[in-house]
Amino acid sequence: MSNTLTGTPESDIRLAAASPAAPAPTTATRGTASDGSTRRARAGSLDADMEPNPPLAVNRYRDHRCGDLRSSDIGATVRLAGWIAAKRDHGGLLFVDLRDSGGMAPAGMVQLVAHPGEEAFALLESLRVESVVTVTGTVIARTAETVNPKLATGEVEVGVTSAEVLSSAEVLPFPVERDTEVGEENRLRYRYLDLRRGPLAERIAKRARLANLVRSHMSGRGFLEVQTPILTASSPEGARDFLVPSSLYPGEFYALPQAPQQFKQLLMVGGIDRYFQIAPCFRDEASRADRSPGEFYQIDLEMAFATQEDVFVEVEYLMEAIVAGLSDKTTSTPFPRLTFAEAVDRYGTDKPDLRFGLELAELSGELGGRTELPMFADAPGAGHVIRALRVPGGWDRTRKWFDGYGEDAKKAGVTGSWLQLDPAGTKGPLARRLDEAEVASVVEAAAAEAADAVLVAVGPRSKVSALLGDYRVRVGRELGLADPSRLEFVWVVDFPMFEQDEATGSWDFAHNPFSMPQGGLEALRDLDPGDILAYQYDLVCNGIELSSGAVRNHRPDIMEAAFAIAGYGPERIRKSFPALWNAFHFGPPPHAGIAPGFDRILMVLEEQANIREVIAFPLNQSARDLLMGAPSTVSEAQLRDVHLQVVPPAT
RNA sequence: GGACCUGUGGUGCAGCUCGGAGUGCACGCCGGCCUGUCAAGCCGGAGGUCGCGGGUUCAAAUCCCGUCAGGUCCGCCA
Repeated sequence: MSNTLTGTPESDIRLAAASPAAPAPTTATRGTASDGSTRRARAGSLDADMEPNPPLAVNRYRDHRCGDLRSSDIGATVRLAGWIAAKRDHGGLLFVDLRDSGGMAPAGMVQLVAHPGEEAFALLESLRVESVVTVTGTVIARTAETVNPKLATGEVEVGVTSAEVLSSAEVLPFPVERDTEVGEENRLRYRYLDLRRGPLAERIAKRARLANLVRSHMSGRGFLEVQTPILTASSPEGARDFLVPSSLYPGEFYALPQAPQQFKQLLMVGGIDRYFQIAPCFRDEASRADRSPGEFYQIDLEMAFATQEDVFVEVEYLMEAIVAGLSDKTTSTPFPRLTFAEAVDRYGTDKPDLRFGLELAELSGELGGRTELPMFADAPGAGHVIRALRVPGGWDRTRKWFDGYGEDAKKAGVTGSWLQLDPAGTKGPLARRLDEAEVASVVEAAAAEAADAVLVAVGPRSKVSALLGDYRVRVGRELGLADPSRLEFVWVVDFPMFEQDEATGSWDFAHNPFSMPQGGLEALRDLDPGDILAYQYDLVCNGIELSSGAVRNHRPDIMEAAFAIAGYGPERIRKSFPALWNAFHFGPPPHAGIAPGFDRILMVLEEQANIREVIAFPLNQSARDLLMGAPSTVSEAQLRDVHLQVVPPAT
């Protein structure tokens, strides 16, 4: 493609629109969306805003982008600016790869060529890679043998006539242009270099597209984007708050919000019909690979006069639009639903990966109390269950693998055993200790086939299920059972409202104390707390929990009853959540909402196991910022300003 | 708060079980040669407190204890 603005290098800054002949190559392919649904969002309507080839400011640095040069430009004098990606010095001939878009487009590269005796030669030869230059030269055709098909600009090169150093680079702490693995500590410490490398920059660009798509979609669905405070009041529930000392009020603190939960409910009371926000959330809690320490983002949304069904429909539209706009994978709506109890029973977890089957089997009926084997015979009396997992083709797994399972079982507090359907005859500890009919019943219950293995676990239901659920995922991954082209979303519904403390027997909220109990006041009055379900739901995709939400409890009387079961008097609610408590006395509408994790969605789209890979400047696992050096000590004067004194922990 | 894994020239790794001279690989860096490369090639060179501290031993990168840093998990995440 040709840029017609070949004006003088010193020409005034003009905005050259990207050539229409170059359609956005990275524009996401859109889903078919052919079901004719009138309520369907216009998912990709923002794609035009995501033009990856923005207008070029023509100025003294450049009049073309490196990656734009084509054979149609042959003969043109061009000025380019960028980083020296690589040098190939032949002594009598110097090649330089010039790259002008820090990794954003791998195609943004062109080859420069210089010869001894030319003014630019010595300068370019002396520079290290990743130095920044602006060069002027002529676009030259490459001979047929020297065309590089790997580069979009591979049919041409630029014969440099003059070069100027804009900034020089010292020897880098790690290679930018090579795809060498680099330790994450170095990547975080020199995040700007990591961004230049490409893969990370592409994920950050995808993050921008996701944010744009979400804003466009949600606004189109009538959701009002409302920003809520970052400096707010500490709330007694949940994780540890980040505190911000007040200089104006000695001894008083702001807190960073763990989520805009109370604000969004107050917006409902305020008559905002539908709210959303890509909301920053701050929690001073330990991190995990999929959990950023300190701060993360949620697509926070709430709807007035809404039921669980209404929330599901909206989120399904949103997810459909995201998948269609930003992923090559496919999904299906409506998303299937599992109750919490079903999910744990069938998959051993409340976040099942539905890309493959391999459901857990129940053996309690077949074996409980029926065999001589004490581990089974005593199970019913101890209130234990016997469950099993089929391991396809598992007969020849190593003794070490099965022993590992036995050890994991022991760690989990359950008894683990196994059976191998060796073609030459059944083996494994259970084969030796059960009679033929019992083995047959295990095989049948587990739906095992020839050459399979069966893992069996005996113990408390929750522990047995968790162990086998863990092995289900592990086996599924080892055998590649999951369809890599699918995003299998599932709603997990009907979470229990309360859970019992094993030690004390007292009840507490299992999840969100603001969730509406199913059955309302009557349920709270008549049912055993352990049997009360909440209108509380999770959205799970490929085994990853993306989102948690609820129909909110907007009735002070039901709230009081619920808190009473958890052992709290009305005073507790009033003191802990004064704004919400008061507001709910002035006509709150029924409302419901959810908050899909923004970073988590990106992790799924980008198939990243670590959340730091989708964040430009993340804290490390220990919540340290290796680039900026946070957290850091501050001066005595700063501490005096906010009326604080540091008391080091006793050691 | 706890468990486990990792730490070896600038980068990525091997060496550690079974102690014996800082041994090796790939890249980078410095110098030289080189006119068609595509992460150029060839020759030469520099670069190390084997994270740190202690212990065992005639001898420790290697074994033991402690500690620091990074990662994964449990607890935690209404």
